[in-house]
Amino acid sequence: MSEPLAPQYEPANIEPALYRWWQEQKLYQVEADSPGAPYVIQMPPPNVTAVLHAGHGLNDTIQDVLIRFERMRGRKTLWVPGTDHAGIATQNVVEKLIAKEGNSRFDLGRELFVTRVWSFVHDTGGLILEQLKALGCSCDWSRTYFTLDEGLSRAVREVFVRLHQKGLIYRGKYIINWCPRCLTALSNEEAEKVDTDGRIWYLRYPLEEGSGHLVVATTRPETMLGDTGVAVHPTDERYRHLIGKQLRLPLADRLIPIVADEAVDPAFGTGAVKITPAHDPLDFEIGRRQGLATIDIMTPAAHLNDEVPERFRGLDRFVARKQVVKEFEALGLLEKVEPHRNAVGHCYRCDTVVEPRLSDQWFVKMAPLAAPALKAYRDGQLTFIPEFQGDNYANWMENIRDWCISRQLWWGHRIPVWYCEGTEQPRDERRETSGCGHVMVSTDVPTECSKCGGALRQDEDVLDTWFSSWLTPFSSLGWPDDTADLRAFYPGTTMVTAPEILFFWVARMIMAGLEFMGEVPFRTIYLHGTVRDTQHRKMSKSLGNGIDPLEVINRYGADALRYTVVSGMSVGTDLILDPADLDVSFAPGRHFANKLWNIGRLLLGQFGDATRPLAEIPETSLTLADRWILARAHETIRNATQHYERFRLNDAAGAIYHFLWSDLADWYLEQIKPRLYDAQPGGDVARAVAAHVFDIALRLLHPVMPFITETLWQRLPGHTEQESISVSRWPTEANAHFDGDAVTVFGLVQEMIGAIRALRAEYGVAPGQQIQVTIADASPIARRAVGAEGGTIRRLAKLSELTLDGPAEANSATAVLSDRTTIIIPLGDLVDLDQECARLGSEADELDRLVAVQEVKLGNEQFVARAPAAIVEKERDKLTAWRAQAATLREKRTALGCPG
RNA sequence: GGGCGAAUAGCUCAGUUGGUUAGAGCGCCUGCCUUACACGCAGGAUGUCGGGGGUUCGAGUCCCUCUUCGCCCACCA
Repeated sequence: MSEPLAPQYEPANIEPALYRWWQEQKLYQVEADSPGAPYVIQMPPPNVTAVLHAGHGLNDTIQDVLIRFERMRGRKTLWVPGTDHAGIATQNVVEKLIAKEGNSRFDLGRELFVTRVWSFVHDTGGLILEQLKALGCSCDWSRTYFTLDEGLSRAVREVFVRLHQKGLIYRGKYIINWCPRCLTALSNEEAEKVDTDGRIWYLRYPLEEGSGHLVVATTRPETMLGDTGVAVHPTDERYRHLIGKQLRLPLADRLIPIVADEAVDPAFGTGAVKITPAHDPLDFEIGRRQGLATIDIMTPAAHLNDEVPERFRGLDRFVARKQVVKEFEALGLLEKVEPHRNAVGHCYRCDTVVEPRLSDQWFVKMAPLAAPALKAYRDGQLTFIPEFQGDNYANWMENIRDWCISRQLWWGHRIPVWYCEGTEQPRDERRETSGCGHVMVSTDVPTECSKCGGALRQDEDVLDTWFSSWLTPFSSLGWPDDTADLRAFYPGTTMVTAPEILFFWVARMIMAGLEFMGEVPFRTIYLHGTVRDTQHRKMSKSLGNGIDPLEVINRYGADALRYTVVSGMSVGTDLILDPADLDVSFAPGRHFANKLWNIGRLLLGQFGDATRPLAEIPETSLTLADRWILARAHETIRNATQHYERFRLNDAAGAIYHFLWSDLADWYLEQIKPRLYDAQPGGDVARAVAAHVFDIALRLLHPVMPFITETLWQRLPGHTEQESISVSRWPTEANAHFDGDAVTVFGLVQEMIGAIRALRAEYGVAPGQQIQVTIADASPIARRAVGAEGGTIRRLAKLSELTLDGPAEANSATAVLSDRTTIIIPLGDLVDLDQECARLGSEADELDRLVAVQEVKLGNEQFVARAPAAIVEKERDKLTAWRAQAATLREKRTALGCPG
């Protein structure tokens, strides 16, 4: 037998030990040939250097709830965990570390630096996976992957080579987003646009002929040093005569042409656009079309280079901006400055303003991959929750642009491309070589040029982190090998993630899945909200408004955290928590866990080993309350299961909460106490029923609160510490009989007790004082309620006597129930006649108001004719009941001799 | 500039295809240390369902419009 429950719920004493036991039992490891239909979730792999934050708390709780639910339903359930090498992020962390030692990565050199990152990852990486265990996540840890593992790296190379062979990977010189701090290219998704209040400067460019000037508008004056032309719209009458003429570019003192291009919007600025092909994507296009020169004026760190006049060289781009403006002003060439709001790209890892930069990069041609991914969605192979996110997805797919996948970093998958260096040439860091020009793309490391036998130099760049993550649904299962795991667990089932990475990751996984596996990687995409503070700001390190889930777990337990998260968040909404007041933020979970513990203490203290299974209890020995709680259990099984299936986790949690707290604790346990404590007859029945419904409720709740439910469940009669609720069977509606009659009759018992309690409170009857109650005009149901549960009514309403059809007394308070049954409480001196008259009067008035509304409704011929018959009948019944109640209250007033 | 979402009690949110007197948790008020639980028990108060118009027998729910927040996308220099 297990140890008895501690008097206080102390999660720290039960959670870690239980998790260890789950792991020892290997409960969450699953094999390819395990029984059941597969249910697979790929965990969004956290960055290897990450520590658990509130967002993970939300994301991983949801996944664990779904996983545990489906596991209990008998499916072959797999939750694959892993970590992401997170190229830029991890490299940044280590660069900062070595900066403290006074070194840069260039001081160390590539090889040493990468070794350093690996040792950092070995020492501190993967911590977050341990933290997920504290949260209770039931992943299959035997399958934990790292995106730089040999297996996943092989998949990366395989994909690169295949896409290259297909012509979907190409290399080219284009304007890309460049982070001058990280010194690498970024994809469009990695350059976050931030609306910024800036300025727009109007600059005068003198005409060569000296006959005045042309005014251009720009938000980035410093780039004018790289201008190679000015463009106007071909039909713009203001400038038509200038097309083909030359301008003298100030400061740089160069001649640049005026060209005509359709891409220019005559309505914006002055209608004349300075063209800097090396530093703006649109200018690049125009420059290329118009055959303009390209002058790159910036270093990788975004300082001006030797292409600009000497006094500007080495200046930071923003310093140069001020300098350029100053000089234009001094020359009288600054026409005006206006405030201007526009979207400025920022590096998603270090927040530096992105610089559009012309450089050689590798790209994936996306349109051919997007087409099937879009079709799959249109064909209904993908379900988005919430639904509207599907439009977002489709919209992105339709407007997809090519993906820049090369990164000028050292930490990541090296691009599997080799260039021929020739036979005699020494290694050269520059791309230009004297080799035969052959480029080899290969999954394996080639030893020499396959054309000329020359030496090879591998491409210096690594791949975008997401180039490995988009493959995880199959690379984590052994692809490109044809493994049993792959056959058993691909495609997966559900993807749970935040909307922010819909395009980074989810959309690309779908494309990769279709391209390499021929099937979408999952069917349902559940996009949850964001954790925010009470001012609705995203939680972030820099704002200092984060919540540390581990602190919450230490203080209140993982179950309290999980319940709070699940109950507080519904489909498509954010989760608001107050970092300044964890007590209040996590109150729902804290209170509920405590309540559960105490229900457990009460019941487990009563259950002996002799408690019989419900199946052995003859149906005829069940009381009304027994039948009622079983019916409520039945309804809760149905509702909770449906809610879980529809991802309405908060509704599932709410239904179980209500059953446990309101139905079981507040009513059923109170009802059975005499049977338990006083060893009255029927105690064995009460124990059997209580054990049965508590067992059901614990199972229903287990996905949300795994630890406390396990602890209590193992101690229920018939269970042992060797069994785990987490692999027990999910309750079905057949586990509890629904009895509508019991629901109706016991409902009236509750109404009677409620009415008496309310009157007691209203008249200030002392809490301990027993009173007499008489019931008049009892309906047949009321008679059965009193017959079956008279004792319960007396006890819970604290009555000395409960009389059916008793005589009415003058000094009494009255309540009329929904079935017109009348509760009369003789209160003697306690009753203030005026008060009672007023109370009865206002209640009758309220009923009159309802009756009046109802009469209008039913008097409307249109309503009676057009509304469904069932609705009309329901409304008629209501009218009858309210009329009767009002009449009874008025009769009572007359009897009391009330005025009016 | 496009696309989308949201506005319901002091706070955070439910309210499934239009049809009970619009609900829950937290907070608030009153009374209770009733031997599972004061992280509790019992009772109670609180909403012109953002404004305006419309469709309908009937609108928190559907349509239009306005206002206010929020998100995503976008090469107007």
